[in-house]
Amino acid sequence: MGNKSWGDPTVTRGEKREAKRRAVLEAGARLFNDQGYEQTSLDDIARALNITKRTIYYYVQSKEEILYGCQQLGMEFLSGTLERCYDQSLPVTDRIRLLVTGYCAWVCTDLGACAPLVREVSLSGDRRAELREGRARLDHLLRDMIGEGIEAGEIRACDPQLTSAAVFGALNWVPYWNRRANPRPPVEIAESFLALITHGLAPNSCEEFGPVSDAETGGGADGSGRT
Amino acid sequence: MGNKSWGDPTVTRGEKREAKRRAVLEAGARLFNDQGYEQTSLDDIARALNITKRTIYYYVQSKEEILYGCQQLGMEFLSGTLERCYDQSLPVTDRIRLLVTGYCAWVCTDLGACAPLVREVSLSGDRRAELREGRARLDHLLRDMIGEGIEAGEIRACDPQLTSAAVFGALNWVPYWNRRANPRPPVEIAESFLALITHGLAPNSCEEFGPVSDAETGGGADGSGRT
DNA sequence: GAATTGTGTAACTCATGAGTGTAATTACCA
DNA sequence: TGGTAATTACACTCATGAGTTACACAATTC
Repeated sequence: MGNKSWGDPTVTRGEKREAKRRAVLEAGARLFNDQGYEQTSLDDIARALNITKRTIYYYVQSKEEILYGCQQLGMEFLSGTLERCYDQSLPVTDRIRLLVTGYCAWVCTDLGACAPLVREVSLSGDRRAELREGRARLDHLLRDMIGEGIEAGEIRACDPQLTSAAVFGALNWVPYWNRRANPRPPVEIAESFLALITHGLAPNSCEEFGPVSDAETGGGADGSGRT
Repeated sequence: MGNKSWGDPTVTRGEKREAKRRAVLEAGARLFNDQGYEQTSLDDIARALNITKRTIYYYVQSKEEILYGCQQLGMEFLSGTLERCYDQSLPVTDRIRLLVTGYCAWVCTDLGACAPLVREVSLSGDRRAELREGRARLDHLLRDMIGEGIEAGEIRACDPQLTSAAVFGALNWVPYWNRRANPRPPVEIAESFLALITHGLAPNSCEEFGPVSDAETGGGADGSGRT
């Protein structure tokens, strides 16, 4: 814990305590993400912080509370960034953009990556339910935006549930491949995903996949010179 | 294990043994997916099969071997279904379609869902590397197809790596939400994802997100009353 | 029907890791 | 300087679950 502000007398006890608790959560998150929750012992976390296991119990009551704290803190932070998504005065397209960008940035965070990386089954009872609820809220936010966009004619008719699942799937999977030495910057990822979401793979704005008209029907309309 | 063919004398010992070993793997996969790998004890698996833990050790050498066997068997099966994706005579668009559909169906399988659902960190050493390699091969298959499509002008210029990551992310996330009482059929999911991949969210083929400011298109093409 | 082999069980060992009790020590604040 | 909060050392309990030892039963084979 190399935080210089701990010697600062202008910082109250409670604040310091909170900061240290948070340090525990963050160290936990990092290790959980890297090694898995069950594979991480409290001694591991203690070692990472240069303290003893016993001290950890000064800040949390159980290992599960560390994980729960991560999820909670993460969700809190996320809610903050996504507030503008609820602003009905913005066009859905912009709100979707905000959601994807914000969520992507979040999920590239230690605390945020916990959500997709640690299975909720590691949490028990009420906490699992609470977490699930938070995620469902998010999912419905996107679904609703998509539905709204469809009604407004701004979005192609599609199944909002499955579409939302696709988007969140792509985003939730990011920490599985982007936690490494030289990670792709979150904005880059978000932009790329957004391009896919908005344009699809179509080479220009007037065809779905390019010159190939219909794969299944085998219609002779396929004038592509492809092999 | 209620398999009637086990009393059949025309089935050799080795075959019976193989069938039972597979039953162990599949029961393991199901439980791993539902409860998590670390949360599943060998006694759980034994109970699910109405045998004892010791019997399991007649078919596998360790718990890890069960997980590894699942991944291996799954990968094997997947390779089979995806063979046509390597057929260079097919247009890339069709090959991508095959990949998405096949992978989606696979990931909705008990054995297949293990891949995204159980963190590879639960496997150790060589096995983890082997698994990782298999996944990388798949990833590169899609990346290459996308790159090929771009060169051929059938696909919009984009970052193949990030695009592939988005697609596999969406697919890998399916078992996280579709393992429940009434799951969405895999083909339905695949079709929906493919629509998103090919069209994006554009309401018609000529605009990226539809008329943001003005509703000049007024196109009645989308008459869905979906909410 | 005796020997062999495959299949199964009950009871055990043993390591690991979460969480605790306690007393001693150090940092902080009035 | 005394009191309180924070931290450590360390020894301990305890549950869990992986893997094993020793033994019983079935079918097959000679």
